[in-house]
Amino acid sequence: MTKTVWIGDVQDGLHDGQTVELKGWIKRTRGSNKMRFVVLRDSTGDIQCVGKKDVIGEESFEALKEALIESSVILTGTVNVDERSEGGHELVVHAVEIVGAVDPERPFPINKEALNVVDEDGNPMPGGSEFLLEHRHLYLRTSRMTTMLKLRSSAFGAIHNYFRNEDFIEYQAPNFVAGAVEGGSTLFEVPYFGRTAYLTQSWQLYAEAAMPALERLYTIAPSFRAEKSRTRRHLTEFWHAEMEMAWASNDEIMSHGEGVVRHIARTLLEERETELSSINRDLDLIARYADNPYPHMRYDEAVEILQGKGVEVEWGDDLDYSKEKILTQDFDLPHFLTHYPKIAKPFYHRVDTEDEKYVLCHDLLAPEGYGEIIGGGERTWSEEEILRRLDEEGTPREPYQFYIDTRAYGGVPHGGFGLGVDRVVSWLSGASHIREVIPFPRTSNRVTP
RNA sequence: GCCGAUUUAGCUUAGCUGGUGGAGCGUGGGACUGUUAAUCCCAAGGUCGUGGGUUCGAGCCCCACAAUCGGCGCCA
Repeated sequence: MTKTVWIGDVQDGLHDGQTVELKGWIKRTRGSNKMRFVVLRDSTGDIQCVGKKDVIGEESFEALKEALIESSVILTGTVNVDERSEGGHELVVHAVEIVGAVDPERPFPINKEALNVVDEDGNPMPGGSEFLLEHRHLYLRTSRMTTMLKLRSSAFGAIHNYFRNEDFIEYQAPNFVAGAVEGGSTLFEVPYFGRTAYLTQSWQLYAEAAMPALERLYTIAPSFRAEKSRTRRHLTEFWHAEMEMAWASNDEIMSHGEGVVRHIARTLLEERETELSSINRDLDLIARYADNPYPHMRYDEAVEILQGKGVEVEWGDDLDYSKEKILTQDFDLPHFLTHYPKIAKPFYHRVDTEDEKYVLCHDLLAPEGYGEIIGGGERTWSEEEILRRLDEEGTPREPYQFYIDTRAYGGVPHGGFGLGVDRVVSWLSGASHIREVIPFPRTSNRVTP
């Protein structure tokens, strides 16, 4: 049963002239009354297989003719180099075995018409129609989605590699929590044996509890936010790569943020050049993101630039996406934005001792209109200061008692960041919507399939 | 929470000033010896999102509702 021959290897010329057994799914078929062309697909690629009636016999020929798109088959034959076939290789079929036949009464519902989805302006929105979102479980096997899932896998691998190479320990926090990290209105409530629990919005607070134990820690885990955001950058369940580091300044934390993002870009170039090209992503662009240092800009500078462009923004305003977009439209690299006003950020951000109007934080803004991909900074680390900031905000102390305790017993300067993995993959792949890069996207209007 | 749009066959859609809803893909049947999302011929497949209204007559006009999509706020 084990599969030993992969279509990608056949197309790479590893089996020229050999007789091989190809297992896969039918992507397309066409032909005449004497020969059948079957484009066979597996997880590694596509190949044209040709079944000639006088070679395979009447019965197999009929079987091939009746095999509909997405039937699973095993085709045995000889690998020929043939320019007439896409990819340069072709299988001349000797034997046909239909494994899972598709019923003509209910053929594979996704056809070429269904895949050509455009938005109001006529731009392609792959997978964006209601039909394809309802048939997500079948859409996954189309070539674009397969490519996106491979890019995603490489990105996840790159994050693990980066942090492990930097001696970070992988650490898991609970997903059921009692308190909020961000604003309370974006929490998902979960009934919890007569009480109310929430789905976590971030690993951060629980990571800070482990900071004195592990000193350098990271995770990749889902975070949940009940935001009714209808944008191409938001999911209610997204994958969050977070790190926390003892004895670290805002600058040191940023250098790891830059490091991990550049490592993801580098890894995609090394592992997924073919896939990036197949979706027409400019490889030079990814190389630029991998090879160049990311500029830094203080909040005040950003506000000045925006005001210079005639944007209505006052000091103290948080920079929303519309402003980010204007700010980043001239950027050809991700930029760090630092030193936001204290009034724009929650209690756990550490105040800048050089000027108490600011907090020591950073956002990393991706170019090409993709927006914020990292948010992080130094944490308020003394017990006295965290209590003061909680009170200033009017945030109750009680749910955060464990968090306050971490400061009471040997608080040290520390910080960390959260990176939106789906957003990074979306940006680096050039996706038109974040749901393109996650298999079953969860948005405010959809939890199915 | 706010703003905009869409809903016609399994899918993608056309449908003019209100007068018996067309097509392509897919499916079924047929033709074809090298096709490239093959081509050619034929067939089946529609209570036009739901409910109400106007009208002699509604896919089209009006109202309500629903579902979905796009954008904003918020954020990763």
